[in-house]
Amino acid sequence: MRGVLLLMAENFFNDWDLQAVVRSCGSVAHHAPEPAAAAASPRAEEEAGPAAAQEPTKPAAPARAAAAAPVAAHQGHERQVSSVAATKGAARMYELEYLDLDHKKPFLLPVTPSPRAGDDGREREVMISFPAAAVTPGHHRKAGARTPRPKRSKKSQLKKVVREMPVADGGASSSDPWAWRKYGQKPIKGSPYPRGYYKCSSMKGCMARKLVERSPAKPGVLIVTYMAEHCHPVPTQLNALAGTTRHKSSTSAAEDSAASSPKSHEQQGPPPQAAEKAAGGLSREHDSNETSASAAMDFVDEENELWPAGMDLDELLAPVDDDFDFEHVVDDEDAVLGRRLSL
DNA sequence: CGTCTTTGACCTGCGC
DNA sequence: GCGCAGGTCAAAGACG
Repeated sequence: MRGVLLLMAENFFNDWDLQAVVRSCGSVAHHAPEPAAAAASPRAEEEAGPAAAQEPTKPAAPARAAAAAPVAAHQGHERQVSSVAATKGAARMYELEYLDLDHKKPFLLPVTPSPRAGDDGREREVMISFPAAAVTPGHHRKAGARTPRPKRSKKSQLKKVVREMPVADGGASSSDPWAWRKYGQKPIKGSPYPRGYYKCSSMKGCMARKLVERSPAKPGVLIVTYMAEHCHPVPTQLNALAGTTRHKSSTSAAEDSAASSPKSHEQQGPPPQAAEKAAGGLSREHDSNETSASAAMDFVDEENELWPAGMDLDELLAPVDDDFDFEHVVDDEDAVLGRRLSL
């Protein structure tokens, strides 16, 4: 992760013919915030396939890589993998999908499947790409208001990362370091299971979103679609989010408990609602399965493990600083990272 | 108090 | 142009 970020720093000012996207466990793909990103080729999301790369597990890494992903572009239209990430085995955690802006075709950089990636081998990710316009932060449409929504690029042009993972993973791949807030749920035609809509709640203004739904064909598999990119570093303190740990009473409590025991779901076939809940669990998963504090600590530990010795956070964030004000973040590093940031 | 989930209504894109 | 399906919003209520 951090290795990737480092790489980005190194190549940050290299040519942008290629748009690099970092993909990692439970994270979203990121596209360059530059206008050039808008040129991202319209490409329908691909069907999740067995050949798709498998899921990495370390949570923290993706975040930073994500933030810096765009910089991973390299010179020449050749594939290039971060040798930095390769160190410490971090390479397995990421996949870089470069978008050849000249040919308007993204291509994938396969990585060695992580041992932990989807123990059953079902967890994988497939597509990627984003229309800059569709993820422009700051735009808000008042619900119900007749105010025209900005012309967003066609849905078909929406680039996204589609991943399949076992329900046991809570649809967030327990490794998903981001905090998500559910903002909607809709029944999907043709599927007995509803689709949940989640937004990144780690920081206001972050347009990262994800859609979680259970595969109609494979009830034991959750289809998680990540859209847009995070505009901030990965949270390291999940418990910093107030109200994130909930223990519902009544019916939903049962569902939650069930969600906490995904395996039972997977094997017994949980009701759509429960499945959906499990899918959106994410950070809550951490809280419910272990104490928030311990979960957070785990994250920090992993971060430390991956963070290059002697590497300064400011240095790492510098590359993306142009596009995002990390002032809040770097003020107190770990103490601040992961907290809900207000712009 | 801040954040989350739920849920109904509204809006947009797309196919016919 | 119309209708359907999907995506988003925000109010209400719950939780820590």
